[in-house]
Amino acid sequence: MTGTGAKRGRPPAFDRAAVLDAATRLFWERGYEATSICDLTRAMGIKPGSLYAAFGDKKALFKEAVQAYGSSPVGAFMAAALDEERTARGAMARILREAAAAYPDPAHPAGCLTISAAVNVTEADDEIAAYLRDLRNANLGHFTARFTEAQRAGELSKDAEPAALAAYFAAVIQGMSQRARDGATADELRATAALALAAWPT
Amino acid sequence: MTGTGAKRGRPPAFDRAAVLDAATRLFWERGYEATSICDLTRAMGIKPGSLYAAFGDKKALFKEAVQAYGSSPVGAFMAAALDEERTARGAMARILREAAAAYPDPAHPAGCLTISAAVNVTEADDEIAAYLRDLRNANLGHFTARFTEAQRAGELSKDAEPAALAAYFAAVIQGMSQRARDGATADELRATAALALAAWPT
DNA sequence: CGGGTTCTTGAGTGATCGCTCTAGAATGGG
DNA sequence: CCCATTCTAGAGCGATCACTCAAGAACCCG
Repeated sequence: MTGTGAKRGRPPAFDRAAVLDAATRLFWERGYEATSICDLTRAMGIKPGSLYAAFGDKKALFKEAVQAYGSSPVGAFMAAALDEERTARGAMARILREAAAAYPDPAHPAGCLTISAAVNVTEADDEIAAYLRDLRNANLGHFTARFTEAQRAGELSKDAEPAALAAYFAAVIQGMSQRARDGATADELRATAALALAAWPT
Repeated sequence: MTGTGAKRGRPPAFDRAAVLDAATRLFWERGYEATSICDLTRAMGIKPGSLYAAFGDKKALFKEAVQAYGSSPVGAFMAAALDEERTARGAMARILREAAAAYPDPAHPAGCLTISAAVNVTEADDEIAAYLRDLRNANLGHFTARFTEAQRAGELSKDAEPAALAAYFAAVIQGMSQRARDGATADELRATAALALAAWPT
């Protein structure tokens, strides 16, 4: 429309990525509904008007926060492991190991935002709960796909069940996130990860 | 004070246990903060005045609901298994099997109330979140105690780690609850339970 | 039946929710 | 400089939150 991105008018007084990061932390800590616009504006250092002009509404801000989380190390380690590791077992071992280290890390809120930020919502925000549920189920799908591929490639025996294995590891990881939020240490989670991997078919 | 329990005045028009059950269902479905007093009075079939007279306030009602849940089959099966099964492994196998059946049962809200009803709360209700977290950690303690006893009795080898094993199974169970709320079937959860038990020390 | 007691009803409390709007401040283009 | 444009600041919108209270209805005892 305006051709070159010529800037006109008063420039924003805040760094969009920085305030989005602050919002992400808050949603990560408390969850979607338990975090109010007032909480957000206080933590982001901006006023409601600026927030709505920059991000739309609370739901849109949350979805952007989830995207930002997904691009951060803590949010991206599963996809990275699935992509980079040579074997499915290696990928799973790495995911469990990294989850055990990341979930209780005091440098950020405990556990996984995708797992815990929209467990309790009112009917009005069912859409938000569904948004995260779909992400979790998509992740489960990625596990299943990787395991199916491993079976085809001969890494996994013919009588193993990729979907069952994927669901099992998804449950373990979600449980580890919850345990981290309940105060589990990295040591405890490392032990859980090690035991979980024992279920891998001979 | 009044000696015999002679009834005086207008009798209550509702069954206390029945309306508490309705409240429990609602909290189980949506969680603590996402369930409003208005939602509760509608489902319980009573007015705010009656609710407050009978249960105190929202927090007290919730705690009574948690107690009621803990006395129901779905809330009590873990304690029953730990108490009734001869071996620690047998108890854990039964717990996993029964969780797989109970958590996705459409006869009631999915998953475990204790695990999922206070994940997202505002600062004002941190007490409620702590209340459920303590219940979960106490449950982990029961697992640890049972496994330690099993090790003493020779069922579990000397080099097994009761606390690590307990934390692992606690994580799996919490993950199964979450998976049930995400739509996992009883079949999926049964498979998860079977795989989880494979981690039991030789 | 009358008096004492307890419960129900429904309106209403202040606080907070997500969100909006207006007035003014800060910029670039002409 | 002056104006169009875009941002900030802060008051304020209706709705809903948990919760309360006054008035009347329903019971037991005498």
